[in-house]
Amino acid sequence: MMRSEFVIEGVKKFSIEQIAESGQAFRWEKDQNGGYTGVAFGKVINVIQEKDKVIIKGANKEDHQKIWKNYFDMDRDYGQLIKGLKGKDIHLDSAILFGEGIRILNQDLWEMIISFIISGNNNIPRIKKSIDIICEKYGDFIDEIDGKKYYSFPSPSQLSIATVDDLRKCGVGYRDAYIHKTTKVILEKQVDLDLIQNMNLEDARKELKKLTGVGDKVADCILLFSCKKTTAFPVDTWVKKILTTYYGLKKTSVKEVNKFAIEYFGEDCGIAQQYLFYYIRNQNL
DNA sequence: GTCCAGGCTCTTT
DNA sequence: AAAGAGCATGGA
Repeated sequence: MMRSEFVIEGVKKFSIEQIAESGQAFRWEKDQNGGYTGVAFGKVINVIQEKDKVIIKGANKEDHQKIWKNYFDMDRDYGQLIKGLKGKDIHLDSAILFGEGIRILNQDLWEMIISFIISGNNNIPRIKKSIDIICEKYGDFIDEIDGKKYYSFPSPSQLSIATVDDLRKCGVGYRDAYIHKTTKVILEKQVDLDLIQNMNLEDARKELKKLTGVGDKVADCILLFSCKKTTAFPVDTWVKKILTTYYGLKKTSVKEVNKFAIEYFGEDCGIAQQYLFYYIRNQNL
């Protein structure tokens, strides 16, 4: 099969493996060649890496300029960022050393909303499976590669066809009603996604929490992984464990934690959170 | 069988 | 404002 490819040379602080396995994106899969295949913004790409050379199969220069450059957060200097985070404590230093190829992706806002509604009180393999089913049932067929069919994440309009029972059959459990309501509210623009991108963190979080199934943690994930809000500091069960055992936090209320995070880790605390999350999740597994 | 997973909503203090 | 119960589902 003839597929175009785009090569980026001299890429620092970039590991497609760490990015794909870091729990911020749910549509990346390892292939036989050590590369990763992912779906985003209606396209399928395969990424393989030879040290600081990143090869994106299924993309051309125009795609890269329009989609993937921003998706992979290529305009942020992670070397500089890491310099600013290093030397604070042994835990973060270890986490950065372990996951220095992580990047915070800039994903589709709508897709992140539904994906992280599904993530609540759930585990990553099952989140992935549910999203796969949803895409296959309600998204567009994109391509077939090595015998596997790939589908886009459905638009609000496409997903609005699904009833609550239909959604239950996608394996999302009791979150079926959350997804159903949220889809309707977004489709009717009772919550306008175009406005959220430009809001400050507080306002954006408040707006997102109007959606059923979106609380503080889910809102922070959405804003960090799709809106460049690096001051968002999502606190899940893992991060809570880190904060109480390593950073001596007794109270883990959203307000307390966010205040601590910004004061201690700085304006890019959300990215620090991601290094810590990736690190602790790979310790005992 | 119990416990847990990138928590939230709803109810009760 | 804060704390607790209940929630689908599958894997350990």
